[in-house]
Amino acid sequence: MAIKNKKIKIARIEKDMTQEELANIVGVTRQTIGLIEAGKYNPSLKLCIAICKALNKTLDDLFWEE
Amino acid sequence: MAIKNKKIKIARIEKDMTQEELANIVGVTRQTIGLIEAGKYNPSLKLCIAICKALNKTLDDLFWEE
DNA sequence: ACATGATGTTAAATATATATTACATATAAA
DNA sequence: TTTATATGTAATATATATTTAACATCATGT
Repeated sequence: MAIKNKKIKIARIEKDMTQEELANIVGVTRQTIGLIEAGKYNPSLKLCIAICKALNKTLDDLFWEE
Repeated sequence: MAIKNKKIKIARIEKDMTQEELANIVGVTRQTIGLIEAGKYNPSLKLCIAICKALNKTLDDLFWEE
């Protein structure tokens, strides 16, 4: 089972955003955000960057491990 | 026409690697690397991370555009 | 107890990343 | 000129990301 991405969830909650709100901003569905946070997805670079910009973070902030 | 990703090409050449060598290390084909460098691809996060590790760089180093 | 909002999760359909194969060009070496 | 290596590019096939729709749980509020 994949590793959860808590960083996105934390950054999202810091901004008082629901999964659905974030999804609307970046142009995907709620389920896609949910699955990314659950670590069950391998999102595209474009989507990663869109999430970063919506949350005022960088790729390293949200998607880099180690 | 999409923006070229010169950062990858530069980092690859710094390591004296051909597109094919990098492709073998990260487990994709030469064409995939070529198209990413040409800016005509939207690679997966997993592939981006593999490329970063092969070139001793981070996601922000290679894939973040202000 | 009932309603509502946020989230987890799953099945099937669609869009797109990636592989495969092939052919082209450019460059450097023999 | 020929040979070999590195790269650009395109067509079709396959794998997988993402959508859509549906139903579930878990809070919190009324």
